[in-house]
Amino acid sequence: MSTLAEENYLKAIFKLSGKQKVAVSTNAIAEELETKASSVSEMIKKLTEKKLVNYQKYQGTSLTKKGHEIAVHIVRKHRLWEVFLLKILKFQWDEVHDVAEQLEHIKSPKLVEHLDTFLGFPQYDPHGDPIPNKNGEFPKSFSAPLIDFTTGSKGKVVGVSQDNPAFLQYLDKLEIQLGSKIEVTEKIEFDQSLEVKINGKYTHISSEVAKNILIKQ
Amino acid sequence: MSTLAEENYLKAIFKLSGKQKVAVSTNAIAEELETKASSVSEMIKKLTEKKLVNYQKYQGTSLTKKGHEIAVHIVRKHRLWEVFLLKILKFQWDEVHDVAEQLEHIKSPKLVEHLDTFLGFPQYDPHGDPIPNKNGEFPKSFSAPLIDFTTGSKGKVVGVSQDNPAFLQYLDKLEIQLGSKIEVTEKIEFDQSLEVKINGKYTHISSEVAKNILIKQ
DNA sequence: AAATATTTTTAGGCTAGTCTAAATTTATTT
DNA sequence: AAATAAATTTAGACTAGCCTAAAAATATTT
Repeated sequence: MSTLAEENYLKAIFKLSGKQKVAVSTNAIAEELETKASSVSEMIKKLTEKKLVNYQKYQGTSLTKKGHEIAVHIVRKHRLWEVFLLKILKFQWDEVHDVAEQLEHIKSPKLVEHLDTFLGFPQYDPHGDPIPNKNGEFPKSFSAPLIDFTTGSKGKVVGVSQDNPAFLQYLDKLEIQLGSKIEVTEKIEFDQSLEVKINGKYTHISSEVAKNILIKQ
Repeated sequence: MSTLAEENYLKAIFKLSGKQKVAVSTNAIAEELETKASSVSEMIKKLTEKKLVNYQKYQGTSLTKKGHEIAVHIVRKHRLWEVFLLKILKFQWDEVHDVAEQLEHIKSPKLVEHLDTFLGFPQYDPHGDPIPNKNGEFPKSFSAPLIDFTTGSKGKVVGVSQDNPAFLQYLDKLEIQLGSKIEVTEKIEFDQSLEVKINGKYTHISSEVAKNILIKQ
């Protein structure tokens, strides 16, 4: 059985190691978890003993198969709870994350599966992030960041790739919601920003923001 | 902010001190929490410093107003989650408790209130235990004929709606008295009779008799 | 009321997880 | 290639909670 702290470490390593599963530096983990590098060093040692990570002193950390499974399972729980909070309990976007962060650590296989069933086996969470199924497999994703779309393309907002409250609140202000219809009307080259039409209204969006809005055509 | 361990202590003291709020012995708490008396002594000291309990060495422990509020709030969360698990997620009776035990510690005022709203402000949980509202007030209990209670409900015998001697003698034989704790374990549809547990003993009761026994939850 | 039993508390140790400060290793400059 | 900087690990200390064993207080017998 893994503890709460262990789970958070595994999740952090999972997030930081990306799709290519690169080894993650101690400092990077420390920053992600807002803790000190020395604490990370110690915890990594424990995780190594438990065969949840591969680790060579000074050479960074990566997840073992077992560690990866646990991490994916936590991601699954986190995202299912987000769907629940938003769709069923009518939470606001920016209120969801902290609560899901707690709920993801509840230990009950039955709970996750019943929740999944109740929600109708969603494939994406409200941010557009893919939800792994109970075997840990992610759905094939067809969405891409807004910044990758060319002038004239139209699509629908299916999620975001960041979930800090400030960002989400900003989107709210721009009246960008899940499902909003969006059309790229102009791309400004010199700063990569763009003009878009959202729900009939014209708005200017910086490249930084455009990178984090996921669109499905 | 109270920790998980603290919350469990407060809940145990709440449960053990009953309606009359009697002081609870260290050993009783230890037994309830399946821990050792020495651990209890130490924790009680911490709770005293936090003004969550009243405590005099060797004289037992009781909740302060603040401690009581926290305990009731945890009970509220526990019972609301039980309703959710049973009614919405279709859990079995025996699978519910352990999960609710975890969920009750999730910290988010919004979550509790939204859950309560979603569930339609239930006044009793599936065991028939009353659910305090957000101000910590328990519903005023009402009495109803035993026959109206559903499987799993628990209550106390508070009266009868017939007083012919034959009936009362029969109740005596069944060892049903005023104040007897009663739990409906099964309802037999075809003749409206029911199986109940009274003072730990299982008994069969006909619908005619069940109509005339008054129960308060 | 003295002796015995029970309950409760204290003392001292343990683990999980965190921290600061110092030591070590690796990376980058000069 | 030395010197310096940055990253990482180790050492030692701290808190929350738990434990066992012994001491102290209270309750119950005789």
